[in-house]
Amino acid sequence: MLITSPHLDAAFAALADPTRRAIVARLALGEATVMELAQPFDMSQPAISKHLKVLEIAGLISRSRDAQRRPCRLEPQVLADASGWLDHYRDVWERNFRRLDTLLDEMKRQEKKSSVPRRRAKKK
Amino acid sequence: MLITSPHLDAAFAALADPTRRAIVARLALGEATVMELAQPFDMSQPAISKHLKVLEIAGLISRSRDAQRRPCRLEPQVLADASGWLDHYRDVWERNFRRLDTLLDEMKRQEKKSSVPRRRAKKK
DNA sequence: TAGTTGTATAACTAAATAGTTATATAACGT
DNA sequence: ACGTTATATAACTATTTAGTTATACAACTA
Repeated sequence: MLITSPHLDAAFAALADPTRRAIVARLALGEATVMELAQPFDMSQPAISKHLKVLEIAGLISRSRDAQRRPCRLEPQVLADASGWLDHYRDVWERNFRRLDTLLDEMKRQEKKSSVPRRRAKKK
Repeated sequence: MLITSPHLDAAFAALADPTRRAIVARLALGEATVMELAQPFDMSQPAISKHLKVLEIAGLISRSRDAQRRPCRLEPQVLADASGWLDHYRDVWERNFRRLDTLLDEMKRQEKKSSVPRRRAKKK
């Protein structure tokens, strides 16, 4: 979890671009060729090829061969890794939040038990 | 889920840097000042301040004031949003995978029922 | 008030990124 | 073999990024 850094660098960087996230979203529905992936975008074909290379290097997609075509498929493992990293630290945060929260509760309860008598003592 | 793009651009870009992920990891344990966050890194203080600004703009952290200090705290919502995006498309992929998988199974079953008779017919 | 501590900003540089057009490669159909 | 289709690569440009040092600002302490 902690030392998967170089891997996650590429994954998060790849996902930071809206065009690439749209490609990932499209590929979640199934394989597609470069032409098919390029079609929705107002962008040159080489630009799409470059985005696909970024996704491939990040391990988010893989490509096979079908005649002249290079169908792309989503590789969900890296999505899972990125999600795992996020969830891990959300979880750590939540545990610490709860810990502090109960600590504050206990301090309040201590106050009720101890500060009232203290005031009484002062009054006396 | 689909149109939260500009938001996710900044979040994923912020998380693409290992220094910033380390800062997020540290803040999951609780608040910390800029000095405390900078200490583990072989990097100038202004560099850390810039990383913190990137994280703040992405909505991943927030900062308060304590005398000269600017304690940083993690804001887990954006982590949750990013994780949600990933999980959503993993889920879409998985559903489509299963759908294709059962489709293939059905096709195989059809083959058993229909192609064997066809072969018999040919032989005859 | 003067010095100190904690943090931010300015100005700069080197490297990386996202796009372009033009061209090359690869496999098909005729 | 020849033109066509699908994709990749090269060369270039503009923008962004991650770092630097020097400096400014803000709030404390003596």
